[in-house]
Amino acid sequence: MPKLGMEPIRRQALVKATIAEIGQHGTLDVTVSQIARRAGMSSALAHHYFGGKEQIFVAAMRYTMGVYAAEVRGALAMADTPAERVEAIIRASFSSRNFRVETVAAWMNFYVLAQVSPEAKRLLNVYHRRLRSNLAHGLRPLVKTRAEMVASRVAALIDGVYLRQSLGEAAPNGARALEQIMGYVQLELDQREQK
Amino acid sequence: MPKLGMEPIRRQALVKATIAEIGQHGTLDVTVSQIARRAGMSSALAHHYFGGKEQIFVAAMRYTMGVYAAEVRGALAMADTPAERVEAIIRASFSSRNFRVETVAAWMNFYVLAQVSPEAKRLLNVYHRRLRSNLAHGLRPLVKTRAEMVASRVAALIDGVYLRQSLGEAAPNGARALEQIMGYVQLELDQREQK
DNA sequence: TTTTATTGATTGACGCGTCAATAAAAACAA
DNA sequence: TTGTTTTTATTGACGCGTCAATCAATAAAA
Repeated sequence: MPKLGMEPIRRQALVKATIAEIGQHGTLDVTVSQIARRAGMSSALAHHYFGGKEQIFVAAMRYTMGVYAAEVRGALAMADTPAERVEAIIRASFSSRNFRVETVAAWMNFYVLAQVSPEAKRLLNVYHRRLRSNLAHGLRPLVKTRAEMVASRVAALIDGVYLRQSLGEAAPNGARALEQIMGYVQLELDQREQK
Repeated sequence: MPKLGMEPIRRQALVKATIAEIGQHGTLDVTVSQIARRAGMSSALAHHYFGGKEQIFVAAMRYTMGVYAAEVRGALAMADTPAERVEAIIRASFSSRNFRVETVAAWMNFYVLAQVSPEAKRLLNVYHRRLRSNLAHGLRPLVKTRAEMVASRVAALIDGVYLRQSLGEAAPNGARALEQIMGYVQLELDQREQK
């Protein structure tokens, strides 16, 4: 009983199932069958729509990054001051939408995927460039020439906090993580005022 | 022609080959055969000495962390002031011995391994605790109550820089990485002086 | 009848772990 | 000293399971 226009629904189901499965296993060691089963279809259909496993992974990555990017844009839209803008960007990384166990696990594994898939590496580099550029743009009026360097540090801090979270002793605490990083940013701002 | 006392030699050869192989592939997706071949023996022998693949990985992890720990102790031994002590710890993470492509790749994959192997997770937690404790100890005389928090940030920064390096656009530059992180520490110290 | 949706079955490859077999050193026995 | 047994080192072959990818077949829309 083929209902038409299934493709986009199936694709999204597969992508979401992929993230859930990676999150559950903590690894890219998940089979196409597992993903397909979770998405409610046969593995053959998954191959039909995506071609191969790696492409499913890349699609999941693209999706995850898309969600994040949308959230950044949204938060950025209602930020007026540069300081608010910087906070908005960081906040997006630790929103309850993004900073959850599955997403954290997925994110870490995307770094592994990038070691193998050129497209994944490209995507990750795009993310990094955008993140740094966004941060630096917001920071420039605040810390002038140090903007690039501060942006770099903030980006590294975010990744570090994510990585730490992947060890998952405790449940993700976005508020605390946000504080941790904003504390550093504040330090940079105070420094400027005292000059 | 069985020469006796081969066990330790074989074990070390396998461990080193494992790190090299992970470094080359960028992934834990390496076969026991590949590792054994690189170490100059049959895969059966690798199984004989280690029991299984996971145990080989864990041994490689233990080795890597051991090298790092030794380097920290060494640098710590000839540090007199607290500030020197803090720098010594951070410096060890970016020494030419540790901050190389293979080691960075291995390190990142240990986080993935920790998602699957309880022993790997335990080891990684030991590393984290020790790192934070060492840093906090050196920082306490310098920043008093903020020591724990600063130590946390430094630890996250180190991980973040490693992760970034795993994308490996450029060759690892330990000096620059060290600067990047010491810059933050210096900021914390300046802050205190101005109070 | 062509296109889209869907799957069960199959293939082909690959990899972990085991085992039996070979051989040399060491320990022991007479 | 010489013969015997035990321990250590080592590997080729292989079984068993797994998994990605393909294919042929079914069926409903267009």
